[in-house]
Parts: sequence; C-alpha cells; structure tokens
Amino acid sequence: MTEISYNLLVVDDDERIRNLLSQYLIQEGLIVATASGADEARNKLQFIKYDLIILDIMMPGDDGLTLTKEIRNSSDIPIILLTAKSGTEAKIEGLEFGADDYLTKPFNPKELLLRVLSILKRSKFNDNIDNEILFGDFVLNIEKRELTKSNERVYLTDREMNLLIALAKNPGEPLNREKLAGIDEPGRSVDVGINRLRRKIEEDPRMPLWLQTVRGEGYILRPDK
Amino acid sequence: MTEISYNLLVVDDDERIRNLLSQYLIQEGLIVATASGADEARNKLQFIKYDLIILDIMMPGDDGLTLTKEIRNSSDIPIILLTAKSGTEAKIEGLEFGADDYLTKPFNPKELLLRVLSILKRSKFNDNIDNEILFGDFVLNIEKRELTKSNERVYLTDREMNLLIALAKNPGEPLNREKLAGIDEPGRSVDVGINRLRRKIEEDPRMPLWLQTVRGEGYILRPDK
DNA sequence: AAAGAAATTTACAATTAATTAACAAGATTA
DNA sequence: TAATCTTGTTAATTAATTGTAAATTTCTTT
Repeated sequence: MTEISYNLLVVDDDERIRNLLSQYLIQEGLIVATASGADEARNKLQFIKYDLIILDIMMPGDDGLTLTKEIRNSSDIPIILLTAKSGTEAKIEGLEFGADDYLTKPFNPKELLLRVLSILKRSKFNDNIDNEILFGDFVLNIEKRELTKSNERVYLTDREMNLLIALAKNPGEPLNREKLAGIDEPGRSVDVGINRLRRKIEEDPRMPLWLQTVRGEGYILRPDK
Repeated sequence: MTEISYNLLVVDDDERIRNLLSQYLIQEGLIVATASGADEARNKLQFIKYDLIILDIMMPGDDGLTLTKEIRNSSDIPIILLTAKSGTEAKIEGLEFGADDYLTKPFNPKELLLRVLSILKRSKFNDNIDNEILFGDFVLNIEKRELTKSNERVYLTDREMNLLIALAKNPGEPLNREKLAGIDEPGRSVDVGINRLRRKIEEDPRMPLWLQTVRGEGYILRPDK
C-alpha cells in the first residue's frame, strides 16, 4: 500500500504561476489540480474535497478573499494565500478571513512547499481525532491506551501508561510530580515510574530524547525532534 | 499493495471526475478503466472482469442504480456508489440495490482510496478462504470449527474451540474475560480454559507464542510473528 | 573543588493478578 | 451402568506491578 498522497488545488489567474506551482508540487509527490479563477475553483470544490488550497488574492472577478470567506463558511480545508507585494493589512485581513497562512510574491517555491507540508502535517493530526500523539517512531493512542513503535505494540503497565498519557496530553509542557501522580506524595514513586518508562521508550535512558527531566520542576515529553 | 494490481472501472458522465479519479487511483498503483455512461460500462464489463466498480448514481440515460441492480444480478463485483449531495434515501437505496459502499460528493479522493482498498482486501479474503486464520503451522477454520497443525487435526473441546474462535475473530486485539466467556463471571473459568488450550497449541505454555496474556485486560491471539 | 540539592537507580516488600493442580459435578459414550 | 470426557471451582503457587527506602549519580552554587 503506497503512501497516501495529498490533493491540492492551486487557484491563480496567471497560467505561468499555475504551471510552475503544480509542476513543483507534483514533483514533490503531491497531487495538484488547478483553477484559473474563483468560478472554476468553486466548480471543482463541488466535486472533490481537497486537502489544501493555494489561492491568489489578486484575481479578476471575485477575489481570493471572497473565496476564502466562502470556503470557510462550509469547511475548514487549509488555505494558503498568495499576496502580491507585502501590504501588511492584506495579510492580516487574509488571516482574519480564515486563511491558514500566506506568502508574498515573489516567493520561493521551496518555501511554499515547506508551509504546505507543515500545514498538511498539522491537519493530519487534527484529522485523527482519536487522539494520537507521535514522537519518533512511536504512536501513542490515548483513546485506546496503546503505544506502538513502528507498528509494533509496546507493552506498558498501567502506571507507565498513565504517566505517558499525562505527559502526552501536555506535549512540550513540563509537568510536576503532583500532576503526574495525581496526588502530592512525598515519595519518589513518580521518578521510579519515569525511570521504568524510559527503559521502554528511550534508546539510551541516560540521555532521554523524548521524556526529559526539568530539574526542580518535573518531567516533559518532547514529541518534536 | 505492490504485488497484485487491481482492476477498477470508474463510471461517471463527468469527464473531469473521471480524469481526476483515474489520475489519483493510477498513481496509487491501481489499474483504472473509465466509462462515461451505463452503456459504455456494460460494454466493458462484457469483456473484462473488474475487481471493483466506482459508479456515479446521477447519470443521464440509465442511472447508476439501474446499473448496480443489473450488475448484481450476474455477479458480486464490489460496487462503490458516488451520490450527489447527501440525500440519505439515495444512499440507503443504493445499498439496498447491492452496492458495497457509497460516498457523497464532494468527497476526498483519499477517502475513496481507503474504501477501495478496504473493500478489495475484504473481497480478497473472502475469495481465498472461507474464514481461515493462520498462525504458525496452525490453520483454524472457523466455519468448520476445525484446527489443524501441519495438516494434522488437533482436537479441541467445545470450550477450547469457542475461546480460540472468539480470539481468532479479533486477531491482534485483546479480549477481556467477559467477551471470552460470553457472560461476566466472577470465577477463573476463562483462565483455566486458556490454560488447557495453551497446552494444546503452545510449544511452551509458560512462554506462549500465540495466545498471550494482557494483564489486567484479558487474552490476545497473535497470528503474526 | 566541595557542599548541597535534586534526580536516578537498585533492591526489596506489599499488593494484585494469572497460572495451574486437584477435585467434583455433569455429560457423553461404550 | 460404568468409564471417560468436559468443564467449572477452589486454592496454592507463581508472576507482575508498584511503592518505599537507601545508595548512587548528576547538577548547581559557592
């Protein structure tokens, strides 16, 4: 089963830009459809649900903002706006209308790609509403209380799972021992629990990559990097 | 799904949708033929045996439902219907006519792909075997309630067979004692049953390879590995 | 570098859960 | 009917989990 590809719609009245973008994005493995204006875009949107829309603000006919607003009324497909020349108010307006990001022309296609990928990744998270947190090769499904590493299930005891879930619910936030234990105990039981958990998820528990110590505070899960 | 490629037929009067779908599905490694209407579809069906048909309900001429019914009369090729805008009765009608799934426009091609793959996988299973589950040298035929090891029959008592079948119907999923016993009993009868079953199927019942314990949960059958 | 604070780790004990042997009550079969 | 088989119960045994205490290590501050 091949990796599932994303479906993009590029809306721009300038044919050269349409071609350039779609060529570039397709080369990166994305599936790209194009529309030369708001009407054509609406038409396509009727039939296909895209994963992301790249939209030029300045277009003859209905402009990009109108379309953004319109799309936002009925869905939360991520939208990236292309704005001509800086113009701060335009950007801000765009984001107010519900766009997810913007880019000013002229822009570097590589930068566009980066933003596209970043947004897609984020929305993929939000898609999986059954609450999954990823770190490294690990996937923690909070709903099912299930941790897998490269699709193999990693067995955690109840205590270990509770600790990991507490941390995963506040990724990147340090949690103190009280919050981790549920109650404020004097003992070191949380530390011992963390220790046992680290042995199961860290390559080198001495240099933890994911489950780090915040001295004087508690512990933190770093899903990124 | 690289080994065998599947053969799909997309039937839709709208050329853009045909192209979009086939583009997407082809990229995912499937073989796609298209037809613009019922007549063309019938024609192609005469000569080629497809693994799955994607069919737009709303078409000029004979509509999708008519064609669905017609196809169902002579075969059980899986059919996915595309329905314009929700319309619950249409969906239900479609499924009544023998379709396997439906999708409302606008739809996400990714979602379509997922359903396609899921149906193909299912139908492949059903084709191949009438409900057999393999683990190690064992073959469990659920239909016939028969377990064999390297083609030699292994005798199981009723209870043991019930336990094994319950587990085998949810391979890789832990089942709790209630689900295994049928009722929620206080006793240890399930554990004893598992114990006796293990003696018949495990090399070393102390280190079970297939029928493992999930502490605090129940038991799990791991057909893989 | 030394002292003090904080975190890690080990060993052990208490607790909880699963395994298994022995037995007995029903079913089934010869 | 007696012998055998199946199945659940009980209780002893074994195993896994979790917290505590203490020893050890790491980090921070002076």
